[in-house]
Amino acid sequence: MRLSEELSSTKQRILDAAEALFAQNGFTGASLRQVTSMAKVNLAAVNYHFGSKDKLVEEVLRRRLDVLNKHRLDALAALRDTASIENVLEAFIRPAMELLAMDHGGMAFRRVMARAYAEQDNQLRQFLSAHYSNVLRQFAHALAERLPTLDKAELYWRLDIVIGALTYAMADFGIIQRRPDSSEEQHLEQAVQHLVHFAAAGMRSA
Amino acid sequence: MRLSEELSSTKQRILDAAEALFAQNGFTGASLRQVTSMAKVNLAAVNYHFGSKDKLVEEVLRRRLDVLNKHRLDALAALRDTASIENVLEAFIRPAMELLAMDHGGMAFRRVMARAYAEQDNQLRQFLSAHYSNVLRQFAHALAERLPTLDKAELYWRLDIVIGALTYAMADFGIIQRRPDSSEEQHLEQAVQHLVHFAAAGMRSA
DNA sequence: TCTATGCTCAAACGATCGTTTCATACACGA
DNA sequence: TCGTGTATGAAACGATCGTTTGAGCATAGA
Repeated sequence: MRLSEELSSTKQRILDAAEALFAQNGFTGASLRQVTSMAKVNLAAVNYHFGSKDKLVEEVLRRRLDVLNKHRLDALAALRDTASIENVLEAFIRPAMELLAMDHGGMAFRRVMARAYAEQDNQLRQFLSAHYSNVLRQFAHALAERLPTLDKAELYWRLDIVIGALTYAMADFGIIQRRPDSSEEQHLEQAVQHLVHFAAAGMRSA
Repeated sequence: MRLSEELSSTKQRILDAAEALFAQNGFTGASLRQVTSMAKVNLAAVNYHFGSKDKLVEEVLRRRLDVLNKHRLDALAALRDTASIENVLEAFIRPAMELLAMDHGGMAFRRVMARAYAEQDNQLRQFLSAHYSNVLRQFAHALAERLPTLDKAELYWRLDIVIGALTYAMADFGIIQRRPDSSEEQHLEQAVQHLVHFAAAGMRSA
């Protein structure tokens, strides 16, 4: 790769198009011909730059998840010792929802995440797990510090439930439709607040 | 169809095989040749009995969802007026988890549900919505009766969060792995109790 | 200027897809 | 027993899939 074009527009355009089409049609449903057509690049460019379709899927995921995990850990690190459970949960939830609101691609990434979770494929699951376990452990620790009487196994059960609700919300599965008189940003902000509030109540529950 | 064979073993075998393969490889990932091969029927049998692959997908979903929705409404109808929020939530959650434990196909249906949610396809979403909205409305009503001070919009937000956590749990996405020393039934029972407990706390939250 | 390298291109590869066709076998009412 | 409609069979349809090939172009370093 030429240094002067490290952010090769071909690779970027492929990733953007792949993200949009994977979101719309799924990983198997979206063909490389659709992707390269939308990206206005040659069909062979995918295999040249990424090696295979599977590798392209991983790159689409990695590009967003790396940003998301960094924002989460930054938000967690910025908290004081006196921070509440709500603060910790918000550090976990808000970056995820804001990622979606960042740009048009972020919104498409919603469904890509959902697709990824639905994939039974072990290779993909392992890839996701590898990019996730570290973050999970740190948040579990932060929550455990603030819930000293809560059993560890019980804490992980509850954290799992929170992740479930967040994943569902990120994937835009919900029954709640955004009201036409409110913006997408306002809708996401509402979702964050409801999720944090609900999750904190469940976490604290005796 | 011959009356004496209303439960045609061919149709049943196709549905069972399709459920297993859709769970494993997704709707687009599983081919009709795989399905008919596993079902030990001719390739043309799918289009003959179901019309198309899309119709087969709908039938796979409908077969389980009809049972699930009936169990949910029966459980809700069996509750007394004095039933608690936990009772209502359990009437919603337990049938879903028990459906999974019923037989081997139920476990496969977990992932099929997850796939269905991940599908952006509008036709499929509308099909799911049509088979779901009625049940949702009744449970929302039962919860509203027991939370008279809670705003209606707020209630739907929270119910949506509960559905998210349940969907995630049903799809077996969770980070919590069943311990080798406990049975699958025990694991599901634990999941039900944690979900009900957590959801009730979130629902009641001020 | 020459050469090596990074990149793009059109074209084709074999494989597999969902669907259709048509012949055949079977069961049942007339 | 005959004729009719249901069901299954093998085979092929055109389309599309992910991937590979090899030629051609542009650019950077020698």
